[in-house]
Amino acid sequence: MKGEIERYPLTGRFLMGRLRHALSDREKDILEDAVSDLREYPDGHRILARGELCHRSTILIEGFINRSIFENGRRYIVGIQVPGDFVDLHGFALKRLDHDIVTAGPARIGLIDHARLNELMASEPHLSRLFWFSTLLDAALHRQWVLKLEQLKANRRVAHLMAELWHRLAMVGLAGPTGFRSPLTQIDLADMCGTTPVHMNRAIGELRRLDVADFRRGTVSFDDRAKLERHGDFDATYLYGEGALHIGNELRE
Amino acid sequence: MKGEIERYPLTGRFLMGRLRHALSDREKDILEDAVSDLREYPDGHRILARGELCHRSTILIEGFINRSIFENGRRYIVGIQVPGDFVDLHGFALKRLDHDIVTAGPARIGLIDHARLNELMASEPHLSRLFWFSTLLDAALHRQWVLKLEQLKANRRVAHLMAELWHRLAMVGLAGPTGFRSPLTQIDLADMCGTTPVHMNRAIGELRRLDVADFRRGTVSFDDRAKLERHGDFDATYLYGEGALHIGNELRE
DNA sequence: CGTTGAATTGACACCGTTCAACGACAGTGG
DNA sequence: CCACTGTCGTTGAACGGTGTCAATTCAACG
Repeated sequence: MKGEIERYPLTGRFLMGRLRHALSDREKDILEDAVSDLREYPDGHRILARGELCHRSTILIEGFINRSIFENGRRYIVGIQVPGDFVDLHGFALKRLDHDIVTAGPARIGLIDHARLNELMASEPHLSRLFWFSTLLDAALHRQWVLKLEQLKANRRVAHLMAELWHRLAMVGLAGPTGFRSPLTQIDLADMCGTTPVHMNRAIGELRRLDVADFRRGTVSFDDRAKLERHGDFDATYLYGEGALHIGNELRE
Repeated sequence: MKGEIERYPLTGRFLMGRLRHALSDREKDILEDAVSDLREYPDGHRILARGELCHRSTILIEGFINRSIFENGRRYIVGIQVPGDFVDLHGFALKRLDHDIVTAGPARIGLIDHARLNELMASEPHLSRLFWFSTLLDAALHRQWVLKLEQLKANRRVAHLMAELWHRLAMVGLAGPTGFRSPLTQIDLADMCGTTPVHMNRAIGELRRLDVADFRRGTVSFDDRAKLERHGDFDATYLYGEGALHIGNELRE
């Protein structure tokens, strides 16, 4: 799996832990070569604005990106992406997005022109099918967020979010056995969970007291992952993973 | 637009008000003919269960269907579909869904085998592209639900939901100028908005007192649509409609 | 006319928001 | 070097939204 990133430094994490094994080497090469441009951005950079015409799509190589919406002077985060995610593939078919695409912490991205995607749609039906699959994965994540917002109180929502992020990062080899690093602040978590930063702080404090999870200066950590998942009513099936998670050594330093 | 339903009684509402105009007559015929089976179900019938292998997809012809999840002895609704929606197209690429597909009120559906869809993927790239588009529409709706769950209190959430449903029904010619009919109960609304039935009742009562909207025995009605939309912070752009809404005479009887 | 599920109402406890204040820390410029 | 500044994290207290439990009314239907 290490070789995958060396061989495909830009797109090696695309669908990793999911259906990447269904890609042939030829298809992986095609995808890697489709990246026409590389960018690095600092925290908080808006890559694409809500409503803006969209003529290329972003693949996230390193860092985090969130889907956010400003309304009534407040920010709401409706999704978050991790390395390997084809972030705004939705924009390829929809032309315009209903939300902003913004970096959370420093990020490195690759860009693929829609003109090139159109060629691939015609010449690479199997690859196209997997593009579709990856957007359906996003939809499944959205649904789970809807469910957890309807179902859980704040402290369990964060627990679920932490569990989800751990699994998604583990699938692409970026989680440690007892946690992961991320540039997310409590404010970010609050905006994802639909609470205020003040209350998020208390919710996190509760998780600490209950020994469910800890969150300090950009590191989420826990002793007992099963306990975290139980607390957040987390069930990984909606991530459509392969089961074999790739746990790196993010927290082993 | 009336002719569309007469000519394509099963699939005539697919993408109506959205990108249906992008379909050629030939493509419309192909889609209509792809429906291999017709079914009618009473209220509460589970068409497809969470986790179940899925080898055909459902297009909703008449009635309502919701995407629901049972967990911890409670039901949560993570999405609702109206006539013309290709309900579980997600299952075509994902194989299994993470939620149940259940009728809300009596419904009439058409079934399309995945084998047939596979043929269409190969022979009809343009049509396939619109299938993809329609699933991205679902994703956009999910995101908006996430946003409103994060952003609004119960009474405004219902207002938003009512506004959304009105627009979606209007696009397929099933809304009246001052409201629409639906078999949804207050319990259903509660399960969609993440509140309890008791509180949903008070929320609806508040909308009544404020003259924002009324809800009685299966009919949602309002005097001033703009007021309803303002109350629910509703902005129709995420529905990716064409602007020209087809208002029927549902409430004119 | 009795049954059933939906709609409604009241009382009370709990979750979450708001406003306000303070501590910790990093980056900046004098 | 230290003072200044801004952002994040933390805490307290008052207030308002929501959940829970319980009881009652209402409409639809056999």
